[in-house]
Amino acid sequence: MLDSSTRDRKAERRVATRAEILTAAWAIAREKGLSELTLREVGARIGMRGPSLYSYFDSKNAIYDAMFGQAWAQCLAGFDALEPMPRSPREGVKTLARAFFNFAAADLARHQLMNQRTIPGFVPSAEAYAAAIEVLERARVYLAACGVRRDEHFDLYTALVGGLVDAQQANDPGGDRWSRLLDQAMDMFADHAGLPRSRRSSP
Amino acid sequence: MLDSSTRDRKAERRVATRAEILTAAWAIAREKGLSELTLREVGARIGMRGPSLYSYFDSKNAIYDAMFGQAWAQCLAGFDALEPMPRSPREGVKTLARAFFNFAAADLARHQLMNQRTIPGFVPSAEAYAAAIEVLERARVYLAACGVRRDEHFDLYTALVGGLVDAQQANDPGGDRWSRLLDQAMDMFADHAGLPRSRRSSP
DNA sequence: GTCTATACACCGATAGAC
DNA sequence: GTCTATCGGTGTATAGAC
Repeated sequence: MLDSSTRDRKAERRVATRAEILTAAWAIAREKGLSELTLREVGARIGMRGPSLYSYFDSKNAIYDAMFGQAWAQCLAGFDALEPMPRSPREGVKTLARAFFNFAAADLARHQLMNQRTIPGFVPSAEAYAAAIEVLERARVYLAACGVRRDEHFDLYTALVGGLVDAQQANDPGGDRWSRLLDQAMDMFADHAGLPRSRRSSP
Repeated sequence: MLDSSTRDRKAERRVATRAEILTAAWAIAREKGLSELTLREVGARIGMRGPSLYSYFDSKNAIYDAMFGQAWAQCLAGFDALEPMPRSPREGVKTLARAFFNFAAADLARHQLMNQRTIPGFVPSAEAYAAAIEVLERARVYLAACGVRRDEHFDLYTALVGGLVDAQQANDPGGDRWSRLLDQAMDMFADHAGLPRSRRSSP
């Protein structure tokens, strides 16, 4: 039918424009910083005026919200790239930590949006937050398969990995002062959680 | 001499007004959030117009900078309250970590200004940063006295404590989900750093 | 439906009167 | 030293052109 065909093309164009807006927003965030994003500049990059963006997003925070959801969806996709069964429990906690660390380091603006509360009025919506919760649940399951089953140990793990990421980003951006401590930190954690020691580890 | 006496009174009044401005700024930061601070509101609280503040500070970021220096000076003062010699190395790392954690938790706006890069254009000046560096050096000396002497272990310590603070603040503000893990985390670290085990610890 | 033009209220910052 | 006036910037909102 013609009607539905026309409506489809319109809907397709709408989602395409929304994606175009988000792509431009990510580019600005990466170039100038997450908080330097302005509606006028986003519009300028896609050939629009700033207020025109209100046809596609309810507010500037709604754009942040969509970016937040995209970021956690990308993080979730990273899980599918992980080998489902690590060689050993200790390798598993290291693999997961390295994956998180590299994902965060690959895009600092993205990490800032995902893991820090740096945008003044922005609070992620329940829909966008669902992706974040799913990532955490996947991580919990993965670590449980590695033998990390206590909730306290899981919380300690997330704080430890997050602390290393934040320290690296805040105190040595672009360097590796804390990045190179990641394996050592994971061995420390694995020992604490009672995971079996690998053969080549020193006592 | 009259001249010098007059100049002293002026200087005293000037530093008093600067202190008044900073007190009002801290109050706003704690009430509404660090980034909600505006020159107009700071001025209103001390009976001035916004632009008048430029007689005392070069810019809004200069106010943030003075606050940054005050915060780290307060942190440095906290060191003097610490007992100079802990009962044991393991107690030492726990005492220092708890002191840092409580100091951060006592004023979230202050912690945000000190340890996160959340104000868009703000970069601390060298003078203000000196207090932060001195705190870190004091912590390094304190931990060295506890037997933590490797730079890698010190970096791991700061990342671990910072990660617990940030996780607590971001994911469970006002609660204790990560706060109550602090002792356990310090035992984990002490084991890793090779500090002697206390008698009551489990194997 | 899409987009522009315009306007509002607020911000930091500056200039100049008093 | 403090004020008022003003500038260019922002997010946001709405009216109206196409």
